[in-house]
Amino acid sequence: MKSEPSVVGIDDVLAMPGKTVDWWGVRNYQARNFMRDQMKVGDQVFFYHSNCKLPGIAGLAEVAKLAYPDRTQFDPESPYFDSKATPETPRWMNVDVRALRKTRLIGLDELRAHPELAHMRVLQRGNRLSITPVDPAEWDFIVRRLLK
DNA sequence: GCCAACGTTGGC
DNA sequence: GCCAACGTTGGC
Repeated sequence: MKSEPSVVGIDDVLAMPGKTVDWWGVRNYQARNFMRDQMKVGDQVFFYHSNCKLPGIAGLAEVAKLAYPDRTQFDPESPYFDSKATPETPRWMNVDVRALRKTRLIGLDELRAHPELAHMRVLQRGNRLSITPVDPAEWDFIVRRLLK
């Protein structure tokens, strides 16, 4: 799951109550559907820093709550306000994410350097999704080989 | 700040 | 339902 550290970084989440944040602001249907349809409490998550000087994996996290309506879609003051969304018919959903720990930063260049990760969705050319599934083999490789 | 890649919008 | 125009993402 990508987040811009200038908005919410891994350190910010670790400092939040319960080390947990609602993953507000996703406005892409595919990314929303991953949260709404596939993510379960306890699912493991790479916390990825994007749109920053050193993009890459910055922490480990887990899903703390099943998807529910994103609060920012109802807030006229928010840039994420959606005039077509109502509490009865919400359009955008998010899960809660609990940060587990900070990791060393595994940069994009490092991730790309490993053939074992060549098919990672987040590394594919032109990928713009802020949330992508991670193959269990890819997860294991990163946690066991790169984080030891 | 550039721009490739891709998503969304809206006229037809 | 097509698709041109436009908007957004995000690495560089």
